[in-house]
This record gives sequence, C-alpha cells and structure tokens, in this order.
Amino acid sequence: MIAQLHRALRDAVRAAVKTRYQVELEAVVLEKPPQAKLADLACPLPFELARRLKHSPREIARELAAALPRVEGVERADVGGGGYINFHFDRAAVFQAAVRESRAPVTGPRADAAKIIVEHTNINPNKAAHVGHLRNAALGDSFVRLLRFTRQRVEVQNYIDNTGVQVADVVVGFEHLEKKSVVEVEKLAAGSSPPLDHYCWDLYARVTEFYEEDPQRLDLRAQALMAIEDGSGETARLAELVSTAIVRRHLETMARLGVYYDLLPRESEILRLKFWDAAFEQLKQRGAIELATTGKNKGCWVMRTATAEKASAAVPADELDDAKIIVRSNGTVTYVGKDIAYQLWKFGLLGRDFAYRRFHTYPDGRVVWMSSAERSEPGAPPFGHALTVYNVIDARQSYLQDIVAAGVEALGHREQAARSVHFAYEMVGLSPRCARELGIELSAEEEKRPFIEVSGRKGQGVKADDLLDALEQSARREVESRHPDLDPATSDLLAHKIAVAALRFFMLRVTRNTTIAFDFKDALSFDGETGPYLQYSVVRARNIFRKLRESEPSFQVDGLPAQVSPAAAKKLFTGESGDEFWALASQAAELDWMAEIVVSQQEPALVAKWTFGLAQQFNLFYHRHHIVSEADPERRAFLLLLTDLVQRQLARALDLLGIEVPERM
RNA sequence: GCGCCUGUAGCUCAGAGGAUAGAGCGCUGGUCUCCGGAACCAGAGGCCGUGGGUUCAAAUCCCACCAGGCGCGCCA
Repeated sequence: MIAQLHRALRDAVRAAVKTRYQVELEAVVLEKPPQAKLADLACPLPFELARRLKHSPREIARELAAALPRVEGVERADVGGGGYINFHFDRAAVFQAAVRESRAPVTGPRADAAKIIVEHTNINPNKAAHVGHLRNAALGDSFVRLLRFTRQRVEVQNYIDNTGVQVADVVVGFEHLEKKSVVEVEKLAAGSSPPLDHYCWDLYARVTEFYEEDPQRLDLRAQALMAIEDGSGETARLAELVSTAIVRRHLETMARLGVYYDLLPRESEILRLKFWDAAFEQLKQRGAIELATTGKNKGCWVMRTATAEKASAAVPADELDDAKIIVRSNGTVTYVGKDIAYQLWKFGLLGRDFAYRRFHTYPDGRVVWMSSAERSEPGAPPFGHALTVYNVIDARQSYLQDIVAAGVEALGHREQAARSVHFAYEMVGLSPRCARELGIELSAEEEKRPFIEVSGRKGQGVKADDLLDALEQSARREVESRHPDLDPATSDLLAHKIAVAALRFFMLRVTRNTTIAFDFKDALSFDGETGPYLQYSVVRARNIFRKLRESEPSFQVDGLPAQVSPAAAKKLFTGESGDEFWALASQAAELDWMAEIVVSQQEPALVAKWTFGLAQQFNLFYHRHHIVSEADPERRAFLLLLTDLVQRQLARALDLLGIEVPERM
C-alpha cells in the first residue's frame, strides 16, 4: 500500500519542482521523520534546492507544498523544521486500502517477469550441515521468498560438488581407514543411527589425521579424485553412493526449517556433459584465457585478473604475476573454470544443457530435480535461462566470484556479468565460550578473540541437526510448562515451529556483513528480539478472535471491514489514542514498501527488524487497549479490524522470514 | 605487500547525507484480578576507533592513521 504512495509522492514532488522552478530531478529522497507526530513522511529536498535557487529552504518548502498536485492518500503537505516538506496521510483512506490489500490473496509471478536464479546452500556432500550452512540457507531462502512476494519468477538451485576433494576424502576414509565395501557402506547409509552425514563428519576428521600422520597418503586422495572424475569403477560407485545419500540427508535437514529447492545441478554432470569443453572453446576463441608457455605458470591456461590488467594488457601471459589459473598444466580444470561454465549455463549462454531426473518429492507434492547425463525424464521444467543470477556464497569467496563474473564479461556478456550477483555474507564462527564448551582447545590469544573460526576438517563446529534438536528440546520444555495437558504430538509440533523461528530469526536479525559469533545462550533465547516473540505477538492477536468466537459464535472476521465506516475510521484516528492507532496501522501498511527496499538492497535483515518493530508496536497497543470488552460497538469493530490487519501483515512478514505461526504458545 | 569487511551503550546489534543516535540482552525500579507475562512501562548507561576534509547538514561520503577479521593456491 505505502509503496504506491511513495511513488505517487515522488512524482508529485518532481512535477511541482518542474512547474515551479523549471528544474528536472532524477531522485527525490523521502524519509520517515524521527518522530511520527511531525509527519508521516518528509522530503528534505528544499535544503538542496536552497542554494541553487537562492531562496531559504523554508520558503521553498512552503512554495512546493502549495504547488503540489493532489495525491490519493495524502491529506495535506506543510513545512516542517528548517525546511522539510512534511506530508500527512489520509489515515482512514490508507487504513482501508491496507485492509483490502492484507486480505487479497498472494499472487504468483507477473506474467512478464523474467527468471531469477538464486543459488544457495551448496554444501559439500561429504558430511553433515553445520551452523554456517544454516546462515546461508536462511538468507538464500528468505531472499527467494521476498523475490516471490514481489512477484518475481524464481528458480532455486543448490549446487552439489559431488566430485571434489572433500568427497574424495571420505571415500579414502571408507576404503583405506575402515576398509568398507560398497555393500557395507550401502547398509550404513540405509541406517539412521548415526545418519550417514553425521558418521562422515567424524570420518572426515579421522581422514585429516590419517593424512597428517603420513603425507604420502595424500596420493590416495589424488587417486580417488581421478577415479571419481573418471566415473567408472568401485571408487566412483562409492563416491556416488555416499554423496547422494548425504545430499538426501541435507535435504531432510533443510526441510526441517522449511527450505526447499527446485534443482540440484551436480558437478559430475558438468564434467560428463562436457560443459567445460564448451566454455573452454569460447574462452579461447575470445582470448579471455591465455596459455602461459614459460614462467611459473608454464603450461597453464590463465585469466588476467583486474590488478594484472591494470598493470598492462601488453604484459605477456607468461609474466603475469597474479593471473588466475583456469586450466592446470596437467590439463585438468580448476573449480573456478567449472564455475564459469555453470554460470554461463545459468544464463543460457553455454549452448549446452543438462538432462534432468526427479530426485525427491516434498510432502506438498513439489519436486526437486537433479541434473542427469542420461535422457531427461518427461515433465522436466525448462531450467536455466535466467536474466539475473544471485549466488549466495560467503564473503571469503568474493575473489573467486569476481573471477567468475570477469570470465562471463570477457566473453562479451557484459549485461550478464553485471547481473551475476555475489550475495555475500560473513562467516559464522563460534564464540570462545562456545568453542570451549564443545571441547575445542584455545590458545590464550584465541580466548581474547571475538570469535573462533572452526575447522570442518578437524570435525569442529556445531551440526545443524544438533542445534535444531537442542532448540526443539528447549522449546518443548517451555510449551509443556505452559500447556501441561497437551498431547505429545501437538507439543512436538509447536516446539518445532518455535525452534525454527528462533533459529531463522537468529540468522536473519543481523545484516549480511556482520560476522556471527555463534553461542548457544544467544541462539536458544526466546525472549526479546527473537523469532518466538514475533510468533507470540500473532498468537496473542489471534487469541482475541478465538475468544470472541467462543462468546459470539456468529462472529465473522470477513464482515469486519463493512462495520467500520470511513467516517468512523476518520474519527477514531484523531486525538491522542487516534495517533497511537495510526502509528500501528501505518506501520502495518508498510509491508509492500519494506519488501521492495529489501529486494533492492538485498538485505533480509531489514524485514526482520521491521517485523520486530511492528510486533513491538502491537504489543504496546494490546497492553493499553482492551478489545473484547470494549463497550462502544463502533470502536470495538475498529479495534478488531486494526488487530486483524496487523495480525495478517505480521504473519505475511514472518512467512518471508520462513517462520510459521503456531496455533498457540 | 595488495584487496574486501568491521569498529556505535557493559554485551549482541540496528541506524537510504537530514529534525533530540535507537533496539534487544543484562542491571535497577515498576505495571497487570488478564484478549494468556515468551508481555508492558520507566531509569541508569554514548568524545558513534582517532585525526583531517567535503557539505547548509556527517555515525553515514572522501583521505590518512590505529585496532580486529577475512581473502590473495596448478584446494574448493
């Protein structure tokens, strides 16, 4: 609702400035005043114009306020402070429009919406997911939900590096440390205690020690890697078995928190279908990569990086100091090379495609597809061919992401390079206290650090499933203490929803470039600025209606808007309590505007903050006003309608964060 | 050495160049016979890392410095 109002106001200001001063403006800044009582929205433009026009800001503000064309939903404009144009909304009109909007069904993508691919999660399929992966998935999934809310067409991809070193390492573990046959590992994968990904978490750490004891053993890794890339033989079968079983586990873990995917492209198909050969040809033809014939990179195909280019394009490839190696001297391609091919495919620029097979069906019937080297199963959607690609990958890989985009650009795809967005976020470490609790030994220096970076190779860190289990257990205790008579299945379900809320909000409440020092104490909190607080606010609002239905069985929420006339709304939005109601209503009306900002800034934390603010505002309102017992029927209908508006907007915002509202708390 | 990120209340974090810098936690004190307290209110607590600059206006933009983190591999 508010988003349109902003657009209309910007146009109006632009028009007024043009007619009054013959000045063309591109951007018009609108901002919320520090205090709601000053205005609903303010424009500081007069300060900027004062100099050019040699008038005082106040004078300009006054003239512009007077020259402003009528805007639907805006009651009046006046001058504020030293020269702001202050806008005051038509409260009743905005309220009723917001009510209508909050009751309209959520619609699908716009008919003309171009496809956006969001790649996230991307966990190596060789061990269990950990808290860092949870941050990635929570960010990626919320961003997807936000894009869909703003009616974009989105495809979610989760890239599976099933032929890499990490998978090779656990294969070495099974073959050489544990001497297990394919059949034995199959049996292990079929069991659930422990699940295979948890089993491999420890095995991977043991393999790291195994190498450290005798570095010669690294040859085993190289051999395994070659066998896996080749794709035939026992070792390759084992790798396929282990990685696929672990991918299934990752899907289970992510489904626990409501994260789903459309497609799982795998590195093995990128190899088998010769994606790289196609990309290699293009890169060679365009001169985007060069063969170094002497020097330290002799025999490698390299790409000039930004700094190398700056030095001079005339420097021969052999002498480049910081060129990025794309093809090794032994002819194998690096990860970045494969990633360039994959990125080209996402835009439909590679000239090749995967085949697809159904991999998994979620309980709601949605299907996750996986890349395949065989013939496609019927019914596969047209994957790829995106206009824009977001890669949700932690900030440590920004150098490599830059190279991928540079590779796309070097092939002449300037637009697509610009639309290759690295959706970067800082890592999740452990607080020193948390690390100690997990039995990780710290040096005196590490003790003083804000966070500890953990090593998956050493089996350190907090597993995603374990954290979820701890959250569920803690939430169940809370639920049971409040509702001792609930049956176990119901309290389990409630505890699960609360746990997910706590976890997702914990990951989303901070901005992307904040490093998280994970700590159980913070993550397990359900009070204050947390997911459960938000859920509780909605549950409270809904309890009002439940209570009402008990005492008045004929009560219908659908009939509420008709019971509040524009005149009544206008009256109730005046005076001191009217200001209070308006503060709540106007914030609730902001959801669409908020979503637009979040998408343009690519920062889901803003929705989390906004939602928390609205919940706070509602709790204050709830505390001050008794609704069910309100004697005046007109006022009561109004309060109920306001509560319903807030409840709906909060629930929608929570859905954007991936948080469900429990029946009770 | 080069590149990216960070420095705001005791702690964890918000702060699209604009009006008196905010929230949660913690601390102190209060609210409620209720639509459930996972709540609400109040208080204490800030040279916004330091120093320059740009601007009518800087926590926000620019430069330098200090402190911390992360990258910079024929690993991914």
